[in-house]
Amino acid sequence: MPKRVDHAERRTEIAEALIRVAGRRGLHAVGMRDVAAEAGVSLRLVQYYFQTKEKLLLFGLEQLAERFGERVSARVRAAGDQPGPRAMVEALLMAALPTDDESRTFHHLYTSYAVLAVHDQALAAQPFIKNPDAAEDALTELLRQAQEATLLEPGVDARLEAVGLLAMSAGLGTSILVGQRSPESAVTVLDHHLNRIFRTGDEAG
Amino acid sequence: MPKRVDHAERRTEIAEALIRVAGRRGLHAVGMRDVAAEAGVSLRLVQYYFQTKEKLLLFGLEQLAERFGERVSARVRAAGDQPGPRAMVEALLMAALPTDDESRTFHHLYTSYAVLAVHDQALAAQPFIKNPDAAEDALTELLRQAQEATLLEPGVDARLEAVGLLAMSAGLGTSILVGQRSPESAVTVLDHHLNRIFRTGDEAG
DNA sequence: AACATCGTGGTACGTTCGTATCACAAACCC
DNA sequence: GGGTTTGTGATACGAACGTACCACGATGTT
Repeated sequence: MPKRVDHAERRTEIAEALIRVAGRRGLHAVGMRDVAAEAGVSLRLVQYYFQTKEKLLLFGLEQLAERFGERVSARVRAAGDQPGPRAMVEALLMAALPTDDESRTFHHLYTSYAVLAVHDQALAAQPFIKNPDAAEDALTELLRQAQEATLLEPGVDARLEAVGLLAMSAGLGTSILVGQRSPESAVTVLDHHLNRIFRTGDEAG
Repeated sequence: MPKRVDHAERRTEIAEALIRVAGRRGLHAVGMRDVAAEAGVSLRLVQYYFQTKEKLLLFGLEQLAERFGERVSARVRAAGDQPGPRAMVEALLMAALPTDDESRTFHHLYTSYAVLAVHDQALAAQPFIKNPDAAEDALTELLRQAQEATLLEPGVDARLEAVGLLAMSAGLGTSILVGQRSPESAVTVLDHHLNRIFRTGDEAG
C-alpha cells in the first residue's frame, strides 16, 4: 500500500483533524487516539508524522492561526470595495468575533492555547502571539488613513485606538463564547464605539 | 486524632491550595494529588471533603470569583474618597488587569475555566458567568452618575460604554497574561479611552 | 534481481489519573 | 461504656494516555 506520500499534506490533514476534534470536545480533552480516529488513520501514523503530542499541538496552532489570518484578511479585502475605510475597520473587527462555527472554534482554541502558553515556553514563543501584532499594525494603518481623510473625530490616537478596539473585540469574543453575550449585542457595542471615533457618516443623524 | 472539624473551613483551605497550585502550573496540569500535597493533607482527605474532582474545581472557581470580587470592590470603595467618579471607574477597570501575582492568577484561572465552560454545562451554569454582569451593572451605574453630573462627553451610551470598557479591559488582560503587552501600556490604552469619554478634567489640557 | 528505505499496522509498556476499598482511631451519644 | 458516627491513612483498581517496539509489504535505487 505505501506509495510515496506528501508529508506536508498529510500533516495538514492530521492537524485539521486535531482542530476539528478539539473544537468539538475542547483542546484539553483531545488525545492522539482521538486525532487519529478523526483523521481516519491509525495512531501509529499520527506518531509517524508528528513524533510527539507537543509537536502536533504546535503545528495545529500554526495551522489554526494561518487559516484564521486568511479568513480575516479575505473579509477585509472584500470590504475594500465599499466606500469608506470604516467598512474595512468593521470587517477586521467583526471577522474576529465568534459568530459562526469556524470563528467560534478559532476563538475557543486560540484562548486554550493562550492559557497553555502561560506556563509553556514553547507555546509562548509561537508566532500566534505575533499575529495580534500584525492585526494591530493593520488596524492602526487603517485608522491613520481615515484620519488623513479627516474621517475621524479629533483627538483620536490611531495606535491606542487600534489596540483598544482589538482588545475590546477579543473581550467581547470571549463573552460570546461562554454564552454571556449574543453576537448581535457585541456588534452593537463595537458599532457604538466606532460611531464615537468616526465622524458621523451614517444616515441616522 | 480526628477532632470534630469545620468542613467549610477545610474545604476553603483545600480550594485555596487548588488555586495556588493551578496558578503555578496551570489548571490543566493539576491533579487531586497535587492539591493534596499543596494543602498538606492526604489524597484521601481531598476525596473526603470533595467527593469528585469536578466538585473541587467548581468550588475552587466559586472561591476564586468571590475572592476577586472582594478585591475589586475594595479598590473601588477605596477610590470613592477621591474627587470624581472617574477615579472609581478607573479603579474598577484597573483592578481587573493582571498587574500583580494575585490578579494574574485570577485572570489565568478565570480564562481556564471559561475555556472549560465552553464544553462543560456544569461550569457554564456557574455564577462566574454572572459576575461580569454585576460588574457591568456597577460600571453602567457609575457612568450614569457621571453623565448626570455632566462629566461625560455628549453622545455616550452608558451601558454600551460599560460593556465595551469591560471587554477592553478583559482583552488587554489576556494580552498582558501572555506577555504580548505590558501592564503600563494597557493602562495607557484604557486611560486614552476614558479621556475620550470623560470631559477633560485633567490638568493636561 | 537484490537491497535499502518508507509508510503503515498492531500492540505492548510504563505512568498517571480519578476513584473506590479496607482499616482504624478518636469523638460523640445515650 | 457500648455503639455509632466522623475523620484519616494507606493502598488498590481500572482506565486512559503518550510513547516505544516489532513486523511487513510496497516502493525506489542500483
